[in-house]
Amino acid sequence: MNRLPTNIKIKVEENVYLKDPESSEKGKLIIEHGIKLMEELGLEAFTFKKLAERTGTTEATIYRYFESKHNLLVYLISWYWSWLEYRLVFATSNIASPEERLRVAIRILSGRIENDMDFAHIEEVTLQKIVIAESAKVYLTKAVDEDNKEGFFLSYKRLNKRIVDIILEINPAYAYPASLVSTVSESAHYQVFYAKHLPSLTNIDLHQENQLVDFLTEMVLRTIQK
Amino acid sequence: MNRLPTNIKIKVEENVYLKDPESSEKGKLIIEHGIKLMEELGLEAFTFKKLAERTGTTEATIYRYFESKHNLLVYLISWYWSWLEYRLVFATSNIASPEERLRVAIRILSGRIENDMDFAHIEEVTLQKIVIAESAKVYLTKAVDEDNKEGFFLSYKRLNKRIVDIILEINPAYAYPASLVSTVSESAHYQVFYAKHLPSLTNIDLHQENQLVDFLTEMVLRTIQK
DNA sequence: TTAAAACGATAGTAATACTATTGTATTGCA
DNA sequence: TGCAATACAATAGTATTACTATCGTTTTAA
Repeated sequence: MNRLPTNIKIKVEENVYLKDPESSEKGKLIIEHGIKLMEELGLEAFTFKKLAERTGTTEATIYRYFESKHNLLVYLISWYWSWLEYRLVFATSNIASPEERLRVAIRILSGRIENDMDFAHIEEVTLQKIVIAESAKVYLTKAVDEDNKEGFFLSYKRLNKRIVDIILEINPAYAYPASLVSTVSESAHYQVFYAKHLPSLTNIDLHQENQLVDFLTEMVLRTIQK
Repeated sequence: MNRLPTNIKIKVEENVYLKDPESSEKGKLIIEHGIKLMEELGLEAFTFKKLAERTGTTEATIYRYFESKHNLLVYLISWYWSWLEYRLVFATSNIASPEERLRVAIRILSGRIENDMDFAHIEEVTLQKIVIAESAKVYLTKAVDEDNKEGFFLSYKRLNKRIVDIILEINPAYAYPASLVSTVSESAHYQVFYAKHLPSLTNIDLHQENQLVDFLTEMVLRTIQK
């Protein structure tokens, strides 16, 4: 991965945090190690206490940034979606053909880190693993509706909408673009999870580079064809 | 729903429970109220203590049936998949056309309770809500691999395989049948969840009866077409 | 330089997810 | 009918979690 100027900042909804972790060194440490530790332990075993130890700080400090471990997860997942959106805009900006843009979008959704940039304290590859294993837990909660009102899912919705618009360019009559896009992005996650842990539920072999992208691309293009 | 003879018993993998809840009245009570309470509270707020109160028993007793709340969830989800498999076999037994059988399968996966039977102490409609909101949590765990070795996901795999076989009857050359089927069954859940809680991520309106089935059926048939 | 903000250190709480023990009730079966 | 096995209720206890609260010290920014 190439480094890109740190003057680009991925924004996350303000309601998600109490204090912007990007605004201080401690905050960045919390994000950096938060990602690593959450990936190691899984959301359930991950605690602020353990993260405090790891970052050489205390629970109290972390609670000054995030109201709860759930909100830290929301932050990380939102960051990821915003990052994908950024990359999508970047990667499709000069492409005229909507079909080609759709192909790029699916590659990005599938977690292919194409080319570009990364951000100093965020290990995108590790973050991707968190997204695969934990992102569903962000909304599969009794608090979804409140969280939604707070705008916790805006970045996911924005990304979804962008891809929906590409589909509608190709076939304005297609009735289920949003459902198709959300199906693809969710599928992109658990197909990888299945490939690792429950391989009989998938035909994807992670050692063969393009299968996931091919599967999803074919599915989408055939589905939306007139 | 019509009642069907109670002499049909949906079997769940033995490793999932310590003592078969179907083998006693207390056990059946635990399942019955377990479903209701878990749906009410959500998995996170659901505890064996609360369930014990509800069933007029104690935590200790519930722990004699299930090692953990996670395993109770696994039990319920497994029961559901077995139930779907049973209904699938039943509903497709006399249909010659594989395409027609596939259509039936997708309807069943989409949670359409078609016709038939129910089981005395199990409220299938409530169980379905649990499946929609909680089933992903069954495998999105650091313990997946162990749980998988114990056979916790066999019923899901069996159901998946049956539908994969139908697809291969229609198009033996299609490369990703298992991925497609798992995509459909997962999608069937969260499209419903989205429709209720995050409607901008879907085009499904739950008030319009056939949309989900139509969306999924069209996607599958187009994807596997030669 | 000085006040505000951030942080560290520590304490505390209610709840959770269990394990363990013991005495009583219920049941199967000889 | 009687007795042993099993099931269950009642109770106690533990380590951990997910916080909240307080207070003194350090860091930072005007």
